Amino acid sequence: MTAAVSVKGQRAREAILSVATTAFAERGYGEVTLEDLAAGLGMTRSAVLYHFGSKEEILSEIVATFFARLDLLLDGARTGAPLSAARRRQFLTAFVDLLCNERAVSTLLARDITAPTHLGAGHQLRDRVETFCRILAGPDSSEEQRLRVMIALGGIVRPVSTSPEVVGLSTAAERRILVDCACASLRTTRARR
Amino acid sequence: MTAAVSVKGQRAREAILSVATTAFAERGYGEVTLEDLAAGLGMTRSAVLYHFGSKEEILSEIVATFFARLDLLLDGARTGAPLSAARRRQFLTAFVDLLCNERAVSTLLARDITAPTHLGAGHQLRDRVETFCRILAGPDSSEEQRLRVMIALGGIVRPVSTSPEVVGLSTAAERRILVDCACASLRTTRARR
DNA sequence: AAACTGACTGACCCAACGGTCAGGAAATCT
DNA sequence: AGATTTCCTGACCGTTGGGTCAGTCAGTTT
Repeated sequence: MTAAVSVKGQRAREAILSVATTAFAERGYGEVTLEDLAAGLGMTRSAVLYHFGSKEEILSEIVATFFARLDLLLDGARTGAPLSAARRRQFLTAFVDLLCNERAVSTLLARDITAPTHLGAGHQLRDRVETFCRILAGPDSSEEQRLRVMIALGGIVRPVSTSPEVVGLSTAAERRILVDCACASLRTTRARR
Repeated sequence: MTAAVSVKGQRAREAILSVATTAFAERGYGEVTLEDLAAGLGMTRSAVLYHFGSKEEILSEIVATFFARLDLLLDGARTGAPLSAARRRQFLTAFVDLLCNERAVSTLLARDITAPTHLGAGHQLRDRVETFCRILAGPDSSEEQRLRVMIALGGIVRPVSTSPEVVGLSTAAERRILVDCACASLRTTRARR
């Protein structure tokens, strides 16, 4: 059958996805043209469009695979009751690791969270933020608790979506700091000195 | 003389700036067309272009006035030595207030911090982040200190650039939480229980 | 009343960009 | 060998959107 061919085809698709992901993350979806992608891959615009029917389809696939992984994590942590401190740490650590591994996608999505941008990525994203709140603050979350979740989230997402030469985040120690700060933000008991 | 006229002209400019600011914040600079702005103002594209030479000029002015206010704050806090805890609190409170008052502009800039977007706003922004680091971590900042500043910044900026119906931030109590969490993130002494 | 100015319109231009399509080369199947 | 499929190219098309420009018109100046 067409095993070898489809593998080659798959390879091309993956190459496109890879280039597109970093390009979208660096300059934003709207600022990247199909021409740019093609140039970065040594092919023509038409070739790119052969593998993906449209520019949006590329973004769609990038976002979908990321969300698949994120949902795996979210579904695993979603319980009725609020998490224990230990499990919360564990959850946040896994979350930070995911974002760091998918740093480009995280960056690209971070830009869209406020705006109802292309293919409803913004909407999907806000859904996950919602379940994030439920996991970390419980379903009976107070206003303050929800705010604290947003702060914790921001303290993680922003550094991750900063360029690696500025922030790094390759070592476990650095990632641990992210988790520590997130945990601190979630603590309601005001430990002011 | 043409005092009355220029006042009217000024009024039109301000109206454009106002509409543009919220539009850019909500949907992103690239997604907003001059047509959109004109429609929201009850005038034509040409009228908008009469007051501002180009679309970029509108953004430029929005960003410039914001930066002017931000720089006022930053220059006031820039000292050689690291800030005392009290002054740090004071500085962060002023910062949070500024962002909340200029929430739309903050949102719009938050999107651009990673990308080298239009008129070098990204570049200018990274400059301020840099001085932010110097103020909060001192000029001799360690890697960890810098990371903590980024976390604190993210914990402030992200909630601010979330839509008001989700986060609010109108009360002093809420803003205080932002400051508290930022301070907690900056504390190096790990107060783990 | 004539000249001027500030505010605005409508028509036009043009470059960029996403997407289509007919075709062609190379590999694979029959 | 011939047919078919995969992968890709180059040319073309349509739309969108920023910017220009000549002209209009109300109000002001002189």
